[in-house]
Amino acid sequence: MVITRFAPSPTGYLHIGGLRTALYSYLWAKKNDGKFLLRIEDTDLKRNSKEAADAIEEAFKWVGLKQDGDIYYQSDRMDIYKSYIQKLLDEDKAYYCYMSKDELDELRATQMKNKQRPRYDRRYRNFTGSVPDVKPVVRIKTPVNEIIKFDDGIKGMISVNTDEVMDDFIIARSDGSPTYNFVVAIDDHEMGVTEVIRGDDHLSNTPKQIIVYRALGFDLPKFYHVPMILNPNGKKLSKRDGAMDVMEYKKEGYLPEALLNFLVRLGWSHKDQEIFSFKEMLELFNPKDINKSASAYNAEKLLWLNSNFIKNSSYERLIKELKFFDLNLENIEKKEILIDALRERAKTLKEFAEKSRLILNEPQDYDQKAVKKFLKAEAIEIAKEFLNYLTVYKEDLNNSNDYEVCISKFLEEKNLKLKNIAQIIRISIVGSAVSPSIYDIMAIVGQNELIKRIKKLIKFMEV
RNA sequence: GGCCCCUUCGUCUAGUGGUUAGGACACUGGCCUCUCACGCCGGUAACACGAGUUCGAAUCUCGUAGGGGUCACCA
Repeated sequence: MVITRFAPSPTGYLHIGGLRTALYSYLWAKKNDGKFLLRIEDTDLKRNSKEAADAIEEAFKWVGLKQDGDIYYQSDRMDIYKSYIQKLLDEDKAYYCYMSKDELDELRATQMKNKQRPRYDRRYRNFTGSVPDVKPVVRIKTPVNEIIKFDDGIKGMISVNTDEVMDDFIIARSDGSPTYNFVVAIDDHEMGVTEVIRGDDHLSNTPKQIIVYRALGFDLPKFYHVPMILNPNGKKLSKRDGAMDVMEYKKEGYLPEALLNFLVRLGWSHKDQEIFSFKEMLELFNPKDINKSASAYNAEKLLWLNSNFIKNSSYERLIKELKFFDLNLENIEKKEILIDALRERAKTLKEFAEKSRLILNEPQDYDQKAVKKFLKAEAIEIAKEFLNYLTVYKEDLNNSNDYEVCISKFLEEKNLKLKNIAQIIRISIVGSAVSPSIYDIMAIVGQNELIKRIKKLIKFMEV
């Protein structure tokens, strides 16, 4: 069985890079009828791990991801780590090191001064006694001058020499708490993780973890190190680059499926396909198709994807999502016309809501440029004539087509062209020269409201 | 600095020895048109560089350059 995991450290929110690796892990597990686990890595900064977990769960819920089983907290698992540390100690695969932090710093400083790579000199590796009044750390005995090789599912064969990349690294601090590279290996094994999909910033940690696996006789999982996401300038993504928190995308009016589609395609592809439903991702995703190189975040493409998903969303879905933006369309009589008109025009739900309000609410003022350009001297007469025409109009005025008929009859009677009146009507309804089709917006506001707004515009023009 | 990784249009990518190097976003010309969008048709634009191997290289090898990651009693 394929078991994957997402193992964030508790930072308070789920960022988009994390969501991408979580998504990859989730897809791969689910595609193989396996399990996707969630583990909070709080061995050291245990302070707000609960909050962080809540934030992750909230984001997961929004995008439709869910871990199998309970969330694991490393802070709850200290006994497990301690027993393994003891085991290594008993088997002479690890040892107590009494070197103090100060001594270590000093050693490092002189090594750096001599242009040497800073590393622990293994002075306690074979020491069997004890030093009074010193709380020792526990270090693992890493093999001397050995090549560690592993086949990364994305990067290919990686091999490093133990002497060049590590020393006898610390697996337990002087207060007894275990360190990251140790617990990761223990947890992944204990949790039965078979495929580790994570950011490639962990690539250089992998040999250390392999040392732990080997010392304990564990089987190695398959590793996939996915390249990171860069900002639009090709630099490391940072808070300054805008939305990092997944939930910000909700606030900005993105549909979760658009975000997921965007993220899954960042570094991964399936031929020329751009749009993926969740089901298709599940069918087509394979971590072996992930690119080796980092990819830059492209906000325009996300927007394009979002508008695409909005365009293809049902009335019900849109009505539901729009409530988050304080727009309740449920009792709007012509909501279908409104949605159809705006679906193709709004790139985000936020924009959708704003544009809706522009139509639904009577304009408080009129766009100056539009007024200057389209409301010429004769506009007031045309508006008045149309107002009269509308007031005594006998036919039904229900849908967009009815208004189109009405307008064309009016134009014919007065010997006018559409462009003579279109912008006047538009400005009267939304207050600017930009909106969906006038027939649609007339139908949406309805005859009475239309009359009211035209009157208001006439009044405005008269002063 | 040591070690490791990476390099196809501006961006996301397809491509696995023989292609006019394909698609998408963005940009742009046009059509549609009551404005703005949508949509449709078209255009600009890339194999980092240099050596090899080969009849033939974006694809294989080696260098160079550039970018990134990592070197903690952080994760």
